Amino acid sequence: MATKTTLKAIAEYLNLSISTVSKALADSKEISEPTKIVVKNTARQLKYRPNAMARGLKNNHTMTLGVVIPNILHTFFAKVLMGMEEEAHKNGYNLVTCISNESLAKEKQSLNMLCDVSVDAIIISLASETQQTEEIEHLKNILHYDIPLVMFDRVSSLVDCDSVVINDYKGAFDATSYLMEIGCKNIAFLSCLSKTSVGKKRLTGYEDAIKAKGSSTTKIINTSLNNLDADLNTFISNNAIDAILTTDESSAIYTMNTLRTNGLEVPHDVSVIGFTDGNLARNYFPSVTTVNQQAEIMGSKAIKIAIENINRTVTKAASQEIIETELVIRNSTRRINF
Amino acid sequence: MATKTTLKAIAEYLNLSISTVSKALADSKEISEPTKIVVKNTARQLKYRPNAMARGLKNNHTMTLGVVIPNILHTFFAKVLMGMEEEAHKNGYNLVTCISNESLAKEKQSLNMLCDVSVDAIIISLASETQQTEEIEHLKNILHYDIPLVMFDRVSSLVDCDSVVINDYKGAFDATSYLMEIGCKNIAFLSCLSKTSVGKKRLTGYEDAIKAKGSSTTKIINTSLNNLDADLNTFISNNAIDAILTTDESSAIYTMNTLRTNGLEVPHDVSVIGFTDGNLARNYFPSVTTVNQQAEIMGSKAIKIAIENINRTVTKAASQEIIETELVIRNSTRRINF
DNA sequence: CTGAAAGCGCTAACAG
DNA sequence: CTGTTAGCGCTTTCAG
Repeated sequence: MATKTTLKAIAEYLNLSISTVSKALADSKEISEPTKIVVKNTARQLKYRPNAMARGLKNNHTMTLGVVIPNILHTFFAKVLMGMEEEAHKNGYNLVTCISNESLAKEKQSLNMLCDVSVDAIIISLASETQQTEEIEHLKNILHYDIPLVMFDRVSSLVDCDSVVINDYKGAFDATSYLMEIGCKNIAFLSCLSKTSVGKKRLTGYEDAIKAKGSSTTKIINTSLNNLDADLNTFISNNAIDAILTTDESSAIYTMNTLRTNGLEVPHDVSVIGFTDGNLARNYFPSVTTVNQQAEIMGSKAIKIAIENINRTVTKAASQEIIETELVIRNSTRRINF
Repeated sequence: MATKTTLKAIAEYLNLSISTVSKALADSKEISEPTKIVVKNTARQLKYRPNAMARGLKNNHTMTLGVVIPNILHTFFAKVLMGMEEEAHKNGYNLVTCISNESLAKEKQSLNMLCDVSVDAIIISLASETQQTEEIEHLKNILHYDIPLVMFDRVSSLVDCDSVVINDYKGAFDATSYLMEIGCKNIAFLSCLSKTSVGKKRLTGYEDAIKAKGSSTTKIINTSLNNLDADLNTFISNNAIDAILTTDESSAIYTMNTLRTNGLEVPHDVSVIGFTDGNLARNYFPSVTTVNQQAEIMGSKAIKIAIENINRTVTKAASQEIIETELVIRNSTRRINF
């Protein structure tokens, strides 16, 4: 078995001091060109790679970023993660990723461990439990230790840090407006995210769009993926609708399924719109009209902001970046002829 | 802003030596019960959390595991990751996750960085490019440095390390046998994974099942997600089939879509089976019969094996763990009456 | 231009 | 039972 080569090893090999080697590798102007060259060459030969831990211990930065996401099975978060990974690596940072699984306890635990490993910044999207309980001590804590924090998508106004979100309000507003525009008169709003910041904003967007036209009263179904089928069934038997706006990809699919089992054809009898523009939406039958959440962009923005904060010397007020959504129209909606 | 409390801080606070504090916190028997108590208490008060980097530098283990997966958008890998996360945390380990994006270069780079941060072990599923080119120097390299390596799902027999896979052969064999059993006579095999170890094993399983019954010749469609529609279209126009076995979830969905646009109804005209048991399969219409890959189990097994290897003092020969699959029957297959 | 030395936070001999 | 010391691999004054 080979042992990892250290600065010391290459110093001994070259009969130089370890600090000379260190400086040579860092391209310090204190070192002569010739020795730089020979040092760099043997470093390459010996496959030297600096020990990130030692360096981190010394420099107080580890070049790793901590991210915690609520759920990896959601296409949205998976895509965000891809955007983050790319942006981080582009800047020489590594990511250590935790999944909170929508649990407050798990979120706290993740934050703790990220502090333990001395990440340079933390990027987080809140667990739904956290957003429900509004318990945010653990978040303030990490701010307190002066670790840059940026929240994305599921954010809390109670925590004073940078954040990046999509324009959930406008996304829902536009989607609802579109449904009205194509002739829908009875538009319901179905949410599995009612306890979540984004769920609330989308609801308001929906409500305001309805009110703006003054054409109809709102119909709101708050449920969860597990109860969706039952809740929607009873809703349908009591309400005549011609469109449903749902708050995420899975909900849209589930909704379309229970509509179908109720003999309601999409989009002939009712139009459906979802959020998140993933494979599921794109390849379902019929393909589903969605408001695109720009996941990768959001991921890379969040990382950029985190890195800016790391490198910032003067403090600045927290700000929020808002990304506009885009309605991608597919076959789960249709224009109704009058 | 608060500063993180160190051993030194609590030592000074208590007028003790820093090593006494260290030992007290570690419950060393060298330390008296009373001082242990007082040390632990003030540690809690001061919110002491050991610096993982310093500890790692000293102890040569970081309690972090590196994992690299080819693609996070695949339900399968996302689920594996969940299983890994849980098992790792249960054992006090953290995960740093890289996405190779099916690229050999990215895979190499990820491995390098994982070495840099001194992960205690690496768990990897190979990029398809790696499996195609069979370039494995980078993997041997990490073995060479005596870092435990375990491969899962997409493995290479050229690398001498532990691995965990599902029984791809039997999964495909059983799925094919099932199709024959319900009366299908012309079963095609459609693969977007032809260059991949698992794709090859599934193909063999399919072929052997067909041969075992001696009933029909094999029909193989090697394609990619991007060309699937076109390739399947031309295939259909030249071949009469009543069933298709596909190698992953997305392929199954795409296949069902192009069948539908060709006027072929699933499962009435042709039965379809996929791999991976995710939301897409479960909630598509019709819901799709799949061979379940036991993703979470695979993830937790891989982590367990990695940890065992970390703690092993005597070397042992590499071994392979094989997890059996399970055919979950849904509505994309139907029994044909004679 | 090169080297010696200190120190990041922690652990572990080794003394006392 | 408690403290002193050395050292993990690296960076960075400060001397030579």
